[in-house]
Amino acid sequence: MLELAILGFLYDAPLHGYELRKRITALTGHVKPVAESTLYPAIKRLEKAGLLARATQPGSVAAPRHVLTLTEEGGSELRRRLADPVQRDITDENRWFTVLAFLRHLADPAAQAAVLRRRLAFLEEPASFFYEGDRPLRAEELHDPFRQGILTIARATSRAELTWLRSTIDSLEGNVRDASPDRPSSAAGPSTLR
Amino acid sequence: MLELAILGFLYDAPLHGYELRKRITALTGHVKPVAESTLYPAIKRLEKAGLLARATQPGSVAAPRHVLTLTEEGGSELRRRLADPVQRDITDENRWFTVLAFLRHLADPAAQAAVLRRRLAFLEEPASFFYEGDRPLRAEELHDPFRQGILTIARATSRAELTWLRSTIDSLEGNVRDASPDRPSSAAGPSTLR
DNA sequence: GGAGAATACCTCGGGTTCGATGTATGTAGG
DNA sequence: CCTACATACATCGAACCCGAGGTATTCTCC
Repeated sequence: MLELAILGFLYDAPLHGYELRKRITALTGHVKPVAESTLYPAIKRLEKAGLLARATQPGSVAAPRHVLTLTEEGGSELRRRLADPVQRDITDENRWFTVLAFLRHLADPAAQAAVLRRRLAFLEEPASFFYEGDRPLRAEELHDPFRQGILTIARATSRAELTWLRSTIDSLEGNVRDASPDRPSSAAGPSTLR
Repeated sequence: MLELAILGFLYDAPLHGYELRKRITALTGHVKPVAESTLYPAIKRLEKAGLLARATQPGSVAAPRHVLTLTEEGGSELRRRLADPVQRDITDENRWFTVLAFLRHLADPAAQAAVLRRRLAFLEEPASFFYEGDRPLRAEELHDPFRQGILTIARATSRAELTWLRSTIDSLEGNVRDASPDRPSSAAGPSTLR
């Protein structure tokens, strides 16, 4: 997830580590802070793997900077990770948001839609947090107000995301855009399920 | 987070590892699966720390079981972690949900409310995912539909959670409880809003 | 009676992450 | 001039996590 963010930010422009850190902190820091001791080793890993290159510059403000640039392989690795994320990137909201933040870097709308479809499929399969045997429990059946809260919140999130996903997939695939709800039914149906 | 879940489930009843795993999988598994190779070492850690004890039983179905029981220290450690969670447990939704799932184990409503207040404070401070300089950007200002999605979804979640938090804190502190809507005020609905 | 699944536990190795700490340089404020 | 802070990078050890693999028992179905 961290590596994806690094590749994603560098895809736009070369940056040095410190600036990278500030951007990542803005992106996900309020939820899950990124420690320097995590970032710098990650940069080294990616460098060693040939995904990015560094050039030392005299620091404009203070200490010298290591400006990081994405290599060819770095760019294609980013696209690979975006086009074909591991399942955890789909299911874990933190990771999923990171994928979303850089998904525009995939050139092909169909490929973008395919990724959104995976998330859609995940959200559509019924899942609860609490069960009685095999039967998922609804919020009303719980006595515990805190567990009710979990379901309430999860449900609200899920609803909002499903709405957004469906309309975004629609406009990516059908190119129908707004104002012409011509296709009925399962809509989501045919076309590329991949 | 994993350790919290283990302590939380064992607080209710002694369980063996395999059953524990099934419960944790039901709780958080669809978002972030728990590997056995993570669970068993965690159990050992907790055992070594004296937080839980094991007793071997002949397996009722198959191989022998190690039934795990929370010790005295285990119980107080659980209460300590619930009453005074580290900041990451407050900000990271995955972790926060785990705290919520077991918060009822804190006997004192005021202590429960205090934990909810921390989450409330976190959600109330303005934070975005994207900035232009220091100014947080709103969904409408973004060109990228995927980043718009992030903000849209986060906003919906946040709204739902804020509503729930405020009404729950209210009923925990005001002790209005159910069935007696005597107090007017912020309402938000007595108990379960949904 | 043999295959396959479910129950039940465990280890190993590699990789990731975190908190603490260290080292410099330049800028702002008193 | 001194302190404090921001910039900029880095290392270390401990903890943590995960995939792959291993062991053994029982139940079900063919």
